[in-house]
Amino acid sequence: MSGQKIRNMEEFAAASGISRPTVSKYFNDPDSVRDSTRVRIEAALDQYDYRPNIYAVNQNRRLTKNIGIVVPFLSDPFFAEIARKLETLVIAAGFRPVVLGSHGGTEQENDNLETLRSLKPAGVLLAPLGRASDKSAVETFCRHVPTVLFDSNIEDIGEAFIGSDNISFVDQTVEYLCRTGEPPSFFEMRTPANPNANKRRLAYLAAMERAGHAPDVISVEGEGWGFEEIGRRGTHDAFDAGSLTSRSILCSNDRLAIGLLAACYERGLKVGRAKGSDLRVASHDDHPFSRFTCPSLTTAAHDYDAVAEQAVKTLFELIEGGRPLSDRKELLYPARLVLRDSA
Amino acid sequence: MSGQKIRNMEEFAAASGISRPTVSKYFNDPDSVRDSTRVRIEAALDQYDYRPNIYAVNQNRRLTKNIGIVVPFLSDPFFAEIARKLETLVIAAGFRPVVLGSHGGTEQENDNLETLRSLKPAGVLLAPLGRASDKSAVETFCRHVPTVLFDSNIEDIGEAFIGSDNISFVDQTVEYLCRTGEPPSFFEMRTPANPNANKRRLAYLAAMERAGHAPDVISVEGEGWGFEEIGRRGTHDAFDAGSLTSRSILCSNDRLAIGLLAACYERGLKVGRAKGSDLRVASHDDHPFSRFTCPSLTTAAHDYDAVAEQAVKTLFELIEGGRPLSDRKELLYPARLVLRDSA
DNA sequence: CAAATTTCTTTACGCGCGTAAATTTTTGTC
DNA sequence: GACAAAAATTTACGCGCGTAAAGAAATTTG
Repeated sequence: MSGQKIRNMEEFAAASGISRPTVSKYFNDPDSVRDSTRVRIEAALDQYDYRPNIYAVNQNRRLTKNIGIVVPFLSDPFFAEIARKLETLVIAAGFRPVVLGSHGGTEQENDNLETLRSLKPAGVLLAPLGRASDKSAVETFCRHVPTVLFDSNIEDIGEAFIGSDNISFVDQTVEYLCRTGEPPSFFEMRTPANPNANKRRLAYLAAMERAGHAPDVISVEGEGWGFEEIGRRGTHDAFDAGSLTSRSILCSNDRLAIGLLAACYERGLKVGRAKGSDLRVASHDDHPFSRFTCPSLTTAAHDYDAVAEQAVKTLFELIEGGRPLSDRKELLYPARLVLRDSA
Repeated sequence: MSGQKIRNMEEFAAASGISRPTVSKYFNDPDSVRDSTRVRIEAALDQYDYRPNIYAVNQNRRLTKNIGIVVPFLSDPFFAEIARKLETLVIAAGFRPVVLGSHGGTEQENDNLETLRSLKPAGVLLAPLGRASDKSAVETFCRHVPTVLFDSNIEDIGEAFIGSDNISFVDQTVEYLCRTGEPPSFFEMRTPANPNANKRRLAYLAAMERAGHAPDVISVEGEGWGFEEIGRRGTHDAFDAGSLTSRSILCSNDRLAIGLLAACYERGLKVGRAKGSDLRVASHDDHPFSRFTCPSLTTAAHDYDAVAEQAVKTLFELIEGGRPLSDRKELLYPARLVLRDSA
């Protein structure tokens, strides 16, 4: 970390006693040069603290080592967490993650895709907004950049989809609730932002039918990504309208459940599986905060790690293969039931 | 959006009938060319959908239009939110935000700073980790890049600090709690990650002395950024040890309070300002989730907008001024008390 | 130890754009 | 309509690096 300042690869090459093209080769793949050469370069490296200019490196390359990671909402700890996992995996693979959040807005999602295109990424991991996505914009993007979708699927767009198996989520929660008490009503947004919500409702209906119970879907109004408030407001409205009579409620996702729990608390209702409770509440996602709700939330957890690892792995296969996968892959991981106090 | 593909500015200039240097000038500042010229360029622009190559644009420039935004923990909705606000303001100013989260790790924070340096940003908005920050690394960085610190101060580092006035936070909550009931005990982490926590404890001690009450600080163990769990665990431990006897608790921050509320719930304690409650709980930050705790959390809110706006404004003054501000500015914004149900 | 192979060096060009200098064209003023 | 000022054009070079080609040097093989 000492010595005079190195301004470019030319000077660094001179300082290390290696030719510039060889140094360039080293930076593109350290293993591509002879051991003795690598040692000399690395010795010079921590003597002079030089790093290739990132812009010069990329401008004359068709593809960079950038990997885009786009999530619909970075303020949602759920997505922040999975973005972090992806980031870590991408770095480990020697690439450079660029994390972008769409803030729940179609325009921002499109902006993010445009930004990424100008970054010439080698590939992109995209969790689309879902219903609010500009399908044609996303499709156009995917035609130009190898893209793996995750979390939320858009049919036939992207080279692959890696996500969680909503049926597995709902089957487990419904089975558990039915086995241990009253069959659940299903609590959801009428116009969910995300296609997973629809799959979960259908899975609920199917599971209830299989079990021989009458389904009961409570759909609450609300737009946008403020799920907690939508759940809270919707719960009050449903109680007021008399449409929420069940003593067993399965929420479409944890954030709605957090709002529902808040509303129940406000109404003085006791939630839990313990005797003397007014109702049981379960949900899906295992949101980072669901451990800290009152009561703690029984939910079905994503296999975060598997989804992240598989998404990254699939993307790199795509990139290295050069060509798109022959057929669009869709990989779904099952849920893991997490029993806590709410049900 | 039609027409043949444009490969570079040369071709685009030809297509629009303007010379390349003038087009270049346009992209650097649309107002720097004659109106009639701008119109022609913009006409061509949406006919051919051309964007200058971002790498070529930046490599031969001492400074880019990039603005780095670094927060200690992107999975914390609090930071995600403020990052979003900053992002929006930076875009509005015609710059290009690059948001990076440090995931609570010193190494990651240093990595982020290194990444930013290679991006040659015009300036950086940095919320440092605090105690865990590598001060000398941050200082070195700040010597090379115009940097405005926010949220968490490090003495004499960066060209300015914009934050919230911890004294105002604590004074308001303490005053409120004293006025409406028992004087509060103060609940905090023994080794907080963030310097604000120390300031809040001192402010609590001062406020209690002024009011003529005996202070009572409950410091719980725990390292890292899992504040909710630290708060929950610490609450149980404190109750078990008999060190938590107060009926009025002021938490250092909302995330600790969320954990404390969870623990109280688990112990069957009723929290709130209503008659019949076992204890009151208030806190600081107005975390996005504090609206949805059970009961909803009385807290002191940051003036998010003012902090974000001032931080961005200060940074741009710095950038445009060319030279560092004569004296390091420290600007603090007062809190706003948010009364909810917990106290 | 000579031949075959791998690795490195030298040389040279190009990427897409910023930018400076000199020149020409356009615009505004009287 | 002549003239000055403003703006656009032409020309030319450079940024820092990737990369190809050809030859020299080092390494491995038999």
